[in-house]
Amino acid sequence: MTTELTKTFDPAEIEQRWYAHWEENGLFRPERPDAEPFTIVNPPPNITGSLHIGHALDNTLQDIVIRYERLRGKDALWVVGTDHAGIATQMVVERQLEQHQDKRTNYSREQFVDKVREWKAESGGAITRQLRRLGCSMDWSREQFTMDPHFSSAVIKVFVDLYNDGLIYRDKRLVNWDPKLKTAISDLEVETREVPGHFWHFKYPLADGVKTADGKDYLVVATTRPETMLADMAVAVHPSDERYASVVGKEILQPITGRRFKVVADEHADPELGSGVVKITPGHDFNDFEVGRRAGMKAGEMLNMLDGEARVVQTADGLVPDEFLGLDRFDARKLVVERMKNCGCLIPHVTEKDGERTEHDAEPRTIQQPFGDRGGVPIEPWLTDQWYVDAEKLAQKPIEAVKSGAVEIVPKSWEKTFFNWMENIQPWCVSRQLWWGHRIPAWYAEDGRVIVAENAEAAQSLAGPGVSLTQDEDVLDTWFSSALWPFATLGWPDKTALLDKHFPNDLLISGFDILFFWDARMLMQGYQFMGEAPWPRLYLHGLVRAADGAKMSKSKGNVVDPLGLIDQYGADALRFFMAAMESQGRDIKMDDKRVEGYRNFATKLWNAARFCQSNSIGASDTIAAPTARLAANQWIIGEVVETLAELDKAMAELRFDAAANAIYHFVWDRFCDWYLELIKPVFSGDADSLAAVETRAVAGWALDQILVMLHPFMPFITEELWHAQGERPYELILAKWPAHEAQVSKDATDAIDWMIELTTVVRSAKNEVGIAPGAKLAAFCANPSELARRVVERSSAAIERLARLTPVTFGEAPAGAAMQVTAGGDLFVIPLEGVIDIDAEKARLAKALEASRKEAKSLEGRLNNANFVERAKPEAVEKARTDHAHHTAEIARLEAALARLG
RNA sequence: GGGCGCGUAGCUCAGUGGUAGAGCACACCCUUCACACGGGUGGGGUCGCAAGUUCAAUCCUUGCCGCGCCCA
Repeated sequence: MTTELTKTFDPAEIEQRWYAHWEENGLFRPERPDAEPFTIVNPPPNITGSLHIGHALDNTLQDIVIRYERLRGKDALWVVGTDHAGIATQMVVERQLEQHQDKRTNYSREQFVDKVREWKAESGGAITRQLRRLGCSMDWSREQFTMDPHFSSAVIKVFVDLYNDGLIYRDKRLVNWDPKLKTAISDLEVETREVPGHFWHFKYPLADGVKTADGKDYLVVATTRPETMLADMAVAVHPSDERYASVVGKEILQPITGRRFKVVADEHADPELGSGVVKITPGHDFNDFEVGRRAGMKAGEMLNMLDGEARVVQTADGLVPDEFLGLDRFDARKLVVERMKNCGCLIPHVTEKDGERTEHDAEPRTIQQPFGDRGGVPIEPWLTDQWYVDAEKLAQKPIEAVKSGAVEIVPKSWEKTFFNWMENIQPWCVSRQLWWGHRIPAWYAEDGRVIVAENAEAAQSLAGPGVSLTQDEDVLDTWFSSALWPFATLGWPDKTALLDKHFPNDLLISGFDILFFWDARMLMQGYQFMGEAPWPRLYLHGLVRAADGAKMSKSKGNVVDPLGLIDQYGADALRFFMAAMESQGRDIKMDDKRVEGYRNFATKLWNAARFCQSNSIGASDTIAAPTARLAANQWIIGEVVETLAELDKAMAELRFDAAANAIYHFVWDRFCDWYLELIKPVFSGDADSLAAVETRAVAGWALDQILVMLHPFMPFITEELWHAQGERPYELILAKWPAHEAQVSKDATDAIDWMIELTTVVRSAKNEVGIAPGAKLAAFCANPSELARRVVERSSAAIERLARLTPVTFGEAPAGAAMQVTAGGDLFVIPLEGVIDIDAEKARLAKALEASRKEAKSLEGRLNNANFVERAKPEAVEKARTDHAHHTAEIARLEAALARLG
């Protein structure tokens, strides 16, 4: 019993309906206790996030894979959840407070965290609803959150274990400090940007009457950050720089602070750059920090001149003049320059234009400036105590795994990037000065001892009775917790059956932009805590770009909203677009026209189904191909089998574009354009004939195969049509992926291929000669091949309908003007006395003749080349011979045809 | 500076050591009983440039030009 379909289909209506049906009935994860598992974990989106086009790509690809594996009978689990997103979420809630002239620090830490949780309950996780609109078949019944109690305890355990293994430690070093958010961030969260800046040159007087080799009583230093001179602790020259050899070890008297410090020799100073002398501020510059260390300074002795908001504070030696205290770093910069200028220590930058000399304070220069990726303000290297993960040790096993192939990165070209980063990895700063996140399980005793334990009670018992403990105020980097996603979401550290079955996962799909942030860290923690890789395969896709190729960004205003595209074209069309455009290793440029094209494709399929229904072609009752005698039916069965093989191959290789194209071309070019046309004549006769019965069975079966094969890509329309075609024992989402063997006679495929060729050449000839496409014409074939005779005799109705030739007579055509075409070597003469434009036909034949002559000549040249015949692959030579024979015969036929026209 | 990728039809992109394809766009034709979100037929490319390897290069190698990304 089929359900009649409306003339036009409404994606919005069916999407909403089917998604609810699938979810309410638990069809995203049916009970399959004995089935082979297949597991993907979804990159957890931020709870503050909303669905952007990149999510649409990422999740479409995952859904295609998970639906495919589910159809193949596996116990397919797609883990979904959200990330607490420390900084991002805290910023959102703080911004909300600001709107009411309120701020975080008006509350206690606990009150603020409650506010965040309130916010999450109300507006967090909008993205999870949006993922549903895309059709994503995740297991919502086990939705996870990185701040859930269970997940949090896993995070704490990881911290404690790493600490006890010496893989986490507390250290005073320079960190990337975000003065806006007032927290440390990891080096990955720093973006270096080129910005216009200045380059100042200053005189640093030598103390004690010392002079340089060339008699000067000062050294020249250049800097882009003059304010740091308030904390200068040395100047450096290159050890081999003879100009300054005599002053190494002597002292500088800093003009503003009056601080005395040494001239040191260090390779960091580049003799070629500027004067060859660099000022050293070890507490505020990464390079200088290293120079300071080499010069024997300890981190604790390095001077600090800034507070957490990058305002000037007094240094430990008390030498910063009062007028600087409390100034913002950029105001301090201006004042430093002014003071240096006043004391004659600024060396002006001189330009000459039209003979006129102009003095400037500084030389304009493009500088590389680090910015915080969240706060958006320049990062300040700042000396603080932070927690670090020994990433270098954790990176070893992942490196080996990728090298040995135990973990495969697709596309492979990313491996080099992966190695490059992993092999030069820096200690990972994991503490953040935030309130929202996993609080670091470390306690400090009054005597300075640090105690790391899973909770306060455990810490207390380690510290001993009566010791007063204070917990570390900081929280952990969000990525520290998301690195545990592949196993903590499955119950770890408890030994659950779920974990046992679904870890390791089977595949991870992510954008390449989080390869280091997340993917690499999952590998590290997977090896460290589970003893193996979290997944054997990592698929990295590119970015979705705007139509002009630019990166989408809110500030540029060129973001495309996937939900808008879904409203306009349907989720199926958007999904198909994503799949069809996803070729490995390339970014996707947004192209609305292409999405529209796939919407049209969905409509095409819809209408094909309507045609089937109108001819009583309904749901198939067999998974195996029905027995078929008719050539067209055998042919389409063969095409299904071929498409299936292509699709399976593409999916195995994660070639989403190839998979999408295989099914697209089958549906449109094979099934709709030829098969449905070929079978139409069958239904114009006796509806109960054997031919009609067989054809209904095969057509219904073929349509079912389409629905199954297309389902991972277009889940909504296929599910709708699946049910519209008749009663079903199960939903399409749980149908059986076909596994067919080809059992098709070559006679049948030859016959259809021949008929397609005949139809095409006749249409083409008519078009060129200017005959109405609908005109039915008689044709004569004097010497039909066996194939031609058979097809014409058996399928005259199809030939009449498609090629519009009727009657076809075996025998000589009557003399007179005629059009001539060949199909598979059979010549058809189509008399057109009085209708045809003889010159047009001659021109058409002459054009074809010229093409064949050109081809034949080129092939002849190759075949006459002894080197080619001897050295080329035999298949290549054979093909050249066949092609040559074909074109030679074609030339003869065309010459004869032209002769006939006179 | 180091690394990676890209350059193929007007546009967006596949592709292969044997002489190049798709979708869209374009032109012409078609109110054919599933579909005009359709059907049919066409036009259109020195495969970025140069050299090399090869019987044969769009494909392999090298250099160059242009574009993009990542790292320092």
